[in-house]
Amino acid sequence: MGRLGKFEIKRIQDATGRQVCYSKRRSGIMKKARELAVLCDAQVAVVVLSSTGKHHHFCSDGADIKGILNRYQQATGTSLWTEQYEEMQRTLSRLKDINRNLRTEIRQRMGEDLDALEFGELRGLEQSVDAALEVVRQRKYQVITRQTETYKRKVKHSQKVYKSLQQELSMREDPVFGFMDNPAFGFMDNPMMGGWDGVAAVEMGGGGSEADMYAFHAVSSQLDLHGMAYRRSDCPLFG
Amino acid sequence: MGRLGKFEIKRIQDATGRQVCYSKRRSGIMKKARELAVLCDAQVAVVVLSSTGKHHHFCSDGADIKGILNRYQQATGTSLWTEQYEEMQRTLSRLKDINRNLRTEIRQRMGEDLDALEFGELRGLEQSVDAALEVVRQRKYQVITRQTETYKRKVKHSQKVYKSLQQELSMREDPVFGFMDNPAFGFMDNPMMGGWDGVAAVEMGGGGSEADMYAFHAVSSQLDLHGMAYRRSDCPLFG
DNA sequence: ACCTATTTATAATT
DNA sequence: TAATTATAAATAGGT
Repeated sequence: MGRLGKFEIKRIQDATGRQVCYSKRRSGIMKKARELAVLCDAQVAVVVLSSTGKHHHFCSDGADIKGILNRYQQATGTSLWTEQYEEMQRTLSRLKDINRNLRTEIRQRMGEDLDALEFGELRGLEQSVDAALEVVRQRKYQVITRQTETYKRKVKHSQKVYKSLQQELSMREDPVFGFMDNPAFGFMDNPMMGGWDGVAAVEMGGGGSEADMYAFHAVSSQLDLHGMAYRRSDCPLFG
Repeated sequence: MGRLGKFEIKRIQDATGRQVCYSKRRSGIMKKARELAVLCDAQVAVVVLSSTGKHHHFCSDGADIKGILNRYQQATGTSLWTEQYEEMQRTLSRLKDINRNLRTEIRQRMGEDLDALEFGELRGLEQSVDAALEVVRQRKYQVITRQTETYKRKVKHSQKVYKSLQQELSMREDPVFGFMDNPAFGFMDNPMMGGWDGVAAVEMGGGGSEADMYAFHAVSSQLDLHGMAYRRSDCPLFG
């Protein structure tokens, strides 16, 4: 079809000519696709990617490409994307299994759901929990000991600083200066203004009283997460 | 294009005519697709589904439909199937997070990785583990007590059966029958042949000696799973 | 983008 | 389903 005799179907060398041909034939095939769809009541999807990076597509009537491709792979048994999808599905359910088992283990370590355990398992669990308790206790004592020592050291250091300041002050009580009531140093005697107790407060974490040290605080992120993860509404897939 | 004047592009009513038209135009569009691909060095994919359930497709050169569609959605930003995929990806990583946290909690409940805990958390953990230990111990004692009682009851019952059999035997020692050495009853005196000790053996789980009761058995499926799940080779995705 | 000579595609018919 | 044929449609090359 053209001016001179029939021409071969082979890659057009001239870039411009190729581009022009692409335009014409692309619109041609899209028209044919539409006609086929309408005349024969068929579903047609055409996707074209030019070598220059342009892309065009046609898709019959109201349906979208995705729908047509879904039907296509269903009809042919071909899997366009099902493979990866199913692989992920498997991974997901494996993860959920492991998750459930981890939760069961935690519950058992918390003393729940023990009915399912044999005597031997129960005995192993007891030993394991017992050993863990010992380790946790030791660690706690270690931490509290170190904390106390740090505290003592800081108090001692504060005292030293105070003494040296007091000494300097007494040297300045020389009648030449006579600053007996200098407010710049007086604050050290007032706990509410950041004296010794201020040092202790910093050590305790900024705002806590000493009594806080023995209050029960849920082990934040980690231990709490177990409870959180249990709420189905958070994650409807974890069954 | 046809015998009589131009004709409308509208659904062909006659089923046979529609079918014929489908055949002709389908081969026509496939030919056009191939020509477009070759002449213009383009990637072309055509998918056709007939109303009668037949399906055909064309795909340029060596590439497969999947590849072309992948490139297409990459070029357009359209997501053909990416949405579900990414949703799953998100779910997957959420699961992995939760998984990791569950493992951390278990490790802490086992007395590992305690360095990350504050004093307050440590204290909470200690109390929790302590309480759990108490529950597990009670459960263990409950189980062993019940087991022992069952054992005693069975022994007692066995003894009763034995006595009554012995009594019956002595009645049959009547000279009329004279079965003094009847092997059918003699086995009751031989522990190795399933006498009293047989009852105990069944109670202990089939083949165990009483000493087994106090041996350490790893808490099988549950407690072991944690260790298993730790092997990366089992599940490369769980990081 | 438009024009036109020619080739192709295909509707109707057999 | 497969040829045949008359005609509409598509389009290569030129402007």
